[in-house]
Amino acid sequence: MAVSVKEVAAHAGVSVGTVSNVLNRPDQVKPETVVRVRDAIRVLGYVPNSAARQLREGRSRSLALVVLDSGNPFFTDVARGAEDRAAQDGLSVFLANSSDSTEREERHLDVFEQQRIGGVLISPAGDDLSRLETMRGHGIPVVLVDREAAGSGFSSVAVDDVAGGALAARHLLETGRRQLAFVGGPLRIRQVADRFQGASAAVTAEPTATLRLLGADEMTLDEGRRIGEALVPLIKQGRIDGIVAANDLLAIGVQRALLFAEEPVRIPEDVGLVGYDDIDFAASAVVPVTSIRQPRELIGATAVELALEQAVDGAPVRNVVFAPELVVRASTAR
Amino acid sequence: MAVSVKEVAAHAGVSVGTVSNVLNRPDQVKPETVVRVRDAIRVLGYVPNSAARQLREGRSRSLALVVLDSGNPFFTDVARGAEDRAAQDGLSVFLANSSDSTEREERHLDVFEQQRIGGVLISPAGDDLSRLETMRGHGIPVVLVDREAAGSGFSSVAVDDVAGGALAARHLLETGRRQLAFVGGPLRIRQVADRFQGASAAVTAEPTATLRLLGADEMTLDEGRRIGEALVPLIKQGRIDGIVAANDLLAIGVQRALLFAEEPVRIPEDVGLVGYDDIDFAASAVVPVTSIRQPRELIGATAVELALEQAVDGAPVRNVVFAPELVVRASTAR
DNA sequence: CGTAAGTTTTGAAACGATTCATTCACGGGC
DNA sequence: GCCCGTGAATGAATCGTTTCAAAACTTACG
Repeated sequence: MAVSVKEVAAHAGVSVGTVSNVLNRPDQVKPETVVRVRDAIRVLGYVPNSAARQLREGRSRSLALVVLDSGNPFFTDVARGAEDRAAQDGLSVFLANSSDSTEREERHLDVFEQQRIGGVLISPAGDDLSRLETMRGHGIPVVLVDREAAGSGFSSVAVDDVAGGALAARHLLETGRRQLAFVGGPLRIRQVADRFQGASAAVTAEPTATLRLLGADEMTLDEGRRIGEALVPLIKQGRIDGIVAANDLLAIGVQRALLFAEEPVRIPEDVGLVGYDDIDFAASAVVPVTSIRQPRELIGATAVELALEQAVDGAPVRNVVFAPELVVRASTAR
Repeated sequence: MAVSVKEVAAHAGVSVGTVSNVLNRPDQVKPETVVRVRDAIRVLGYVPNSAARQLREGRSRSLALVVLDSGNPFFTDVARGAEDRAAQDGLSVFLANSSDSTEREERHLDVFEQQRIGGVLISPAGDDLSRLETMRGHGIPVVLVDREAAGSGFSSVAVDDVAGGALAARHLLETGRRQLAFVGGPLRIRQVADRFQGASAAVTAEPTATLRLLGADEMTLDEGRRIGEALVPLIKQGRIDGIVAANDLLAIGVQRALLFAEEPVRIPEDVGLVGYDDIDFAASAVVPVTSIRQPRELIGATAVELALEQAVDGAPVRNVVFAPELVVRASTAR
C-alpha cells in the first residue's frame, strides 16, 4: 500500500536521494537515470507524501482563502482569480467559508495554522484582528481581502467603494437626472457607508442636484421591494428621477415594486436605476440593471501576489485599492 | 519561531511523550501534570504541526469536497452540512471547485492525494471515474455526491429526482389542474430526464390528465422567459393549467413572462406553477413559487458519514437516496 | 516492611521526503 | 600511468509527532 521513495529507489536501482533529485531538480540527474526513475514511479503508482515534504520544508505549498459567504458570486469570482494566479506558481488554494461567524472563522484559522499554511487570504468576519496578528507573528503571511487596512500593518486588497458610489450617482446626473435617491443600509456596514458617501459627494458637486437617503435594514430583495413601494408616489410626484441602490438585490427588489405598482413606474423613462456588484441577475432582470462592477478575479489574483510578497523577508506591506467600473444597461438609458 | 513539543516538554519539565499524551489522551495523565503542560503550551504559543502528525499517522484528518459550482446554493448548503457533520468528529472539510472542468478537477485530486486526504466527496465533472478508482485503490475513501452510483462500486448520496418530478405533478393534480406542461431540458441531463419521467408517471396515473413537454435548451431565467411567452396563448385557450419547471430559474423566468404578458396571466388563478430546488429566489419571487426541496445539508452530512464508513476495513459500499420534499407556496394556491 | 497491582512517565523508533557533505566514476591532460 | 576536475549518485541526518515497551513511581494489603 505505502509506496515511498524507498520502494521507487529500490525498483529503479538508485538511492532515495536520486529519486528526490529526479522529482525536484531533474536537470542534475543523468537523463537515462531520470527515465529509469520515472518508469519506476509510474509502474509502482507512487504519489509523493506532501506531509513528509512539508514537515521537512517547514511550510505548506498551499494558500487558504477564507470568505464570508461562499454562496456570494462576488467571492466565487475572487476565488477563481486567486486559484488561477496561485496555479501559476504551482500552489493550490483551499476555500473555507466562515458564514460570517467569528467562531467558524477561528476554527478554520486554527486548522490552517496547524497546517503551517503558506498564506491566508481573508475577509474577516469581525473587527478583531488579533487572531490574525498572532498568525502573522508565527510567520504566516496574511492578506485582508475586500477590506481597506492601511495602518493595520496588514497587506490588503480592496475596491474603492467611495469611487463606486460616485460613479453610480454621476452616471445618473450625466443622463440628465437631478433628484436622486440612495437606497441602502444599514450604514454601519462600511461598504454601504462608503458608497453613500461617494454618491453624496458626486451630487454635491452638481449644484442643481439633490440626494435623498432611504435607509434599508438589510440588503435583500424583499427589503428592496418594501422601499420601492415607498418610492412610487415620490417618483409620480416628480420628486425622484434617479435611484442608486447599495447592491443589486436591493435594486432588483425596487424594480419589481415599481413595475408592479398599481400605476406602474416606467424604467428608465420615469426613473433611472443603478445597482451595485453586477451579479448575474442584474443583467437578466425584467429591465436589465445598470450596475457597478468590481474587478473580482483581479482582487483574488492580487491577494495571492501580496501573500507571496509577504513570504519573502523584510516584506513591505502593501494596500492595493482597485477602481470600480460602470456597466451601463437599459435601466438608465436615455 | 519553531515551538515544538520538545520546547514545551522542556518548559514543563516532562518528556515529549507526556506532552503528546496531554494533547491526545489527557485522561491518562495526572491532572496536575496536565495543567503544567497546558500552561507551557499557552506561554510558548505552541501550535501542533499537523504535517508531522499526519506523517506519523499516515492519513490526514481532513476531508475534501469537490463541487461543480461553488456558486450554486445547492452545493453551498451541501458543504455546510458536510462541515457540520465533520466537525462532530473533529475533522475539517476543504472545499474545492472544479467549475465543471475535468482538468481542474484532476488538479485538485492530485493535490488531495498527495495530502493523503482522509476522504473525497465529489460531484464528478465527467463520466470517467477511473481517476477516482485509482484513489480508492490507494486507500482513500471516495463518495459520489448528487450522482446515483449503484453498481459503480462507489458509495454515493443522491436525491430521487423521479420521485421529485412525481411530487410536483401530483401536487398540481391534487389542486385540481389537469392539463400540465413540463418545462425543462436538455433531456440528456440526468436530473432533468428523471424529473420529467416522474412527472410523466404521475400524470399517467390520472386518466383525465395530460402532460405536454416544452423543451429548454438551458436552465436559465432567460430561457424560462422565452418559454413562458409561448405558454401565454396556451393558457389563455385553456389548454394548460399547471406548469412543472425543471428548476427554479426556469420557473421564475416563466413567471415573469406570464405576469408581464400583454394580457397578463394570473398565478395561481389561471395556472399553477411548481419549480425545483427551492432556491432563495423562489420564496421571494413576485408570486412565491411552490418548489421541490432537496435535503441539501443532509446530503453533505451523509456523504461525510459514508466516507467515514469507507475508512474502516471491509467497508460495505452504500448508495443512499433521499426523498425530495414539496414546499407549497402561493403559486399553486387554490 | 515487602510485594503485587496499578498509575504515570519515559525515551527511542518510526513515518517519508529533502538536503548536503561525501564518495564514486570517468575522461583529459601531462 | 597518474592526477585532477567534473558530473552523478549516495546515504545519514533532519523535520515534529505519535506510539509503545519498559521504567519509575504509588498505593493497598497482608
